[in-house]
Order: sequence, then structure tokens, then C-alpha cells
Amino acid sequence: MDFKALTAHAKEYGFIYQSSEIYDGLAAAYDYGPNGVLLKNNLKEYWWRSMVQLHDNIVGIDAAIFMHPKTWKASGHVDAFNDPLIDNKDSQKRYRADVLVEDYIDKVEGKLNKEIAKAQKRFGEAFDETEYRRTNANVLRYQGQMDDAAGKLATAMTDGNMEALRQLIEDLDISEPDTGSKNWTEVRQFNLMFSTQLGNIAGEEGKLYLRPETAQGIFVNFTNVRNTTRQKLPFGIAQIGKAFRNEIVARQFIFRMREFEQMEMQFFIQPGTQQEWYEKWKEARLKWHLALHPQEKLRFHDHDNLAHYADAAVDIQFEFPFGFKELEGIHSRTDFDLTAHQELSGKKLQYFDPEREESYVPYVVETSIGADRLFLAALTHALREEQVPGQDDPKNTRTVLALHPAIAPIKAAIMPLKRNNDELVSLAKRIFDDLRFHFEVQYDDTGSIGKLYRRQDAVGTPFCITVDFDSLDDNTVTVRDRDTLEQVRVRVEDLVGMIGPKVDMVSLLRSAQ
RNA sequence: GCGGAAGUAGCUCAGCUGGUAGAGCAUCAGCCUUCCAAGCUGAGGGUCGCGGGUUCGAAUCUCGUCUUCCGCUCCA
Repeated sequence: MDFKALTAHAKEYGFIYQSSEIYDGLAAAYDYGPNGVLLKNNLKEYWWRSMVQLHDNIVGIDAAIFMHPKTWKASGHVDAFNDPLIDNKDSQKRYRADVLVEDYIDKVEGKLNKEIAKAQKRFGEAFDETEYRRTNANVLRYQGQMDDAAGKLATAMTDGNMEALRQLIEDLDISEPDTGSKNWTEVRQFNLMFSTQLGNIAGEEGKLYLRPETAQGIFVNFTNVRNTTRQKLPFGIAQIGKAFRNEIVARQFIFRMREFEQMEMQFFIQPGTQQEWYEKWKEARLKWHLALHPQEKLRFHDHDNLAHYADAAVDIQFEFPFGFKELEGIHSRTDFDLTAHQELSGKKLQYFDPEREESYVPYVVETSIGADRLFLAALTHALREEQVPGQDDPKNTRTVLALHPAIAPIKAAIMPLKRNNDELVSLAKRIFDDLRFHFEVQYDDTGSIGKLYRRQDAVGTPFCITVDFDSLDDNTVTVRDRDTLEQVRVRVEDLVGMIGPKVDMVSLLRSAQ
């Protein structure tokens, strides 16, 4: 099924709506509808129980979205999460202004090295590179250009002076790499963090950021959690929560949104053991995904460029309709975050290791998955249009959402075979009123039985319970399976025992172990 | 943010060179119906994405804007 049909289905059946649609929508923001929120909650529950409930040494928190501004100074986001961008008017391409200057410096350095290589060839054994660098006019000129550009770049970046950066690009006569055009726009600062004001205070003192990742809420609570849970290394802290990034381009439905939900676990370990834990969590997380989705839809993808905090990083990618894309990241974050917070806060963020009889800042291996991306993965994998099983006519098709029963929004639908028969209706409603105490169920009688089945198929309900005339005599009902369409007769009092184990999370959690 | 395309009922679309909107499906009500989108009758639902302009008159022409899709750029 193509991507357009998927987004249409998601809207039609109450999974995903465009945000603020009556006002023409807000770009890259989406709302979860009645079925969407049920599915998403189930996915979050699967993650939470797998991480927290099933690990002695992982505990959960739920930190505030607002955090002290210094948090983002320490984490590096104020400095590194900040892109000065410039457009070329002729080629219509966008560049990072600082990268353009850095490329220029690299180019000059290339010339300088070429000069030295030439001299080395000329002088042979007798060549003294240090002396040559100190005296040769060309080399000194190149070095001067490099130092000058680097100095001005550093000053402009530190001051956040975009005007100076623009001037620098002009002074250095930098042209667009592909077309050679020098027709540049102004440089604009693009900070990927959203900011807001605390209280009525205007200006820098009151400036707050919406967190761009949930991880920092865990790091700043490291000591609190350790003190209150008596956890010993290695141990982890898990959290599910919203994060916000002012993406330049947010697109592809709910894949990249400016407001999104992360499910993160920071695992604190002895320095030196990060490789071992990194590998362990890589495998554990893949296995967790394999309980929901087939191997061929998933793959590892190593990072070439590491983030400022990481010494190793890998993505678990999922094959979306638009290609293999990141679903989860596993990062070895070293002691970068805790050390930075320790320095800026002046509070010790260390662990006393009784075996080694010393204190140290723990290393961290992080697993971080996008809840919305997982939702999209589940939807794209499950949604299909197929010929109705057991029907010969190839035109007889149905749209079915073949979700794992444990994550399906509605576990069972109860429907009377005929809605104009009071006895059938009242028995069906009695069953509904009992089952709703056990799991998410829906009562429906607005249509023929075939239509009701199709409606449930479209939202992924694994079981349909039909009350027919035999039910009135022997207190049994039929249970129809979403995937096979097969029906079995079950006594009403056995329904919970029969359906319950198939729709709860136990088997899913076990298969992920 | 730039370039291209699109926006008419919940959905899919029709609406000729400007004359104030239709279909099918869906929804709801009634009748009918003993297991995979049956049938009959009826109803509700659109100031044609939004805002200007041209015109006696705009869904239709024009400008702007918003949103979506594709490409570029970006992606901790």
C-alpha cells in the first residue's frame, strides 16, 4: 500500500489527524485520534514493561520538559545545536555558513601543504620544515589567511554575529561550490531549540528552552535516583516524554515532527566497559524490534559522523515506504554529559565503586527510540489490502491492519447478528459490559455483519465476537479471527480466558527476551 | 527556506470558453437481513483552503497567504 493511502487511512480511521486542521493545519504537527492514542499507548507500554518492569536494574522517571537553562549549556546544545545558514540565490541551495568558511580554510591549507611538499622535493634531506614554515613568503601568506579566517570565524560564532559571518564570506570571496556563484543571502541563525519565557521576565535571564532531548532530564537526576533506589552500577534510568526540535524541514508525515515523543534509557556503567554494553544493548534492542517486525524490515546502520558526545553510535533502521530510516539510536555517550553537568553545576555526579574502592563519573550507553516513528513503522508494516481469505472473486478485497494483537487499539468487537432483534442486542451488550473490565472492546451494530467485520479489520481488531440465535439457547458465541477469518464457538464465560492471553503483552514481552 | 505540483461534501472525484455546485462511496434514521462492505426509503453535510483584486457576476481569471506532496538543503 502506498504512503498516500496510508496517511489517508490513518486519518479516516482515527489514528492521525493534521494538527489544528480547521485553521488549515500547522506544518509538521499531528494529533493522535481515538485509535491512534490506543495504539501509541500500547507501544509505549511494550517498551516500558520491557525496559523497566523486566529489568531489576532499570528504573523509570518522568522529568519536566522545562529545565534550568544551564542544562543546555552543559549538554552542548546551546553551542552545537545551532546552525548559521546561508542560501545561494542563483543555485537555490542552502549551506551552513561556518562550514563554507571552514572549507575555505581547508582549501588554503591544501595550497600550503602543496607548497611544503614542493619544497621538500626540492631540498631533499636537508629540508627543515619548521624553518621553512617560519620563513617562506608563500607559506606565511597562506598561514596568515588561514589564521585570519579562523580567528574571524571564531569571533563571529562566539558573538553570534551573523552580520560579521556574512561579511567574512564576502571578504574571502567564497563562491558556491557547484556553480561558482557569489550571490549569497544574509546569514540567519537557526537554533534547533525552541525557546520561551519563564514568568514575566523578558530577556536572557528568563529564557527557557523546550528540551530537544529527554536524556538530560535523566542525567541531572542521576544522583537523586541513585540515592533513592540504592542501585549499583551498572544500572539504567528510563523515560518516555516529549521533546522539541525546530527542524528546518519537517516532513514525511509523523516521521519528522517538531514536537515528538522519545523513549530513552540511559545505562550507567564502569568506564572501560562501554564497548561490551554497547554491543549488548545493540542486540537486545534489535531483538525487541524483531518481536514486532520481521528481520528484513530492520537493519543496523553505523554513524559516520559522531555527535559531540558520542564515541560510538548505531541506528536501528526500519524500512519505511520512503526507504530505510532511523527508528532507534544506540549511542555510547562516554562520561560527556555527567562530566559537563558536574563542572557547570559544581555538584559531584560520581559513583563510589566499592570493589575498586574509588569514585568516578560513570560512562553511559543510551538507547533512544522515537515513539512516533515506532508508531509509523507499526502502521506501515501492518496495513495491507488483500483478497478476502476464502473468497474466490479477486475483486473481493479488504483493508486489514494486521497489528500484533498486543498492540492493537481494540482487542475485540462485540456485535449482534441482527440489530433489530432485542434479545440478540441485549445479550451482546451484556457481554460487552463484562469484557470492557478486562480489555479494550467495542460494541457495534450499525450495519450488516459483513460490514462490521470489515470495519474492525481496518483498525486491526484481532477478534470479533458475534451473538447469534444459538447464543440465546446455549450461551455460546462465535469468535472470528481477523487474520484467518476462521470462527470458533466459545462459551460466554470462557471469553476472557480465551481472548485475554492472546491480546495481553506477556507473549510479546517473552518473545523479545 | 528555495523550486515544482496540488487543495471542490468524511473519502475519491466531476464541474466546458466566468453566470452563486453535482456524482459514487461513506455517515445517520426507518424497513429488511441467520456470518464477511446485499437491498429499499429518507435525511444531514460544501460561503469550492483562506484573504485581496479584476468583473454586472469568480469554484473558474489574477495576486498574496496557509497546508499537503515531490526535489534541494538540514537532520545529535
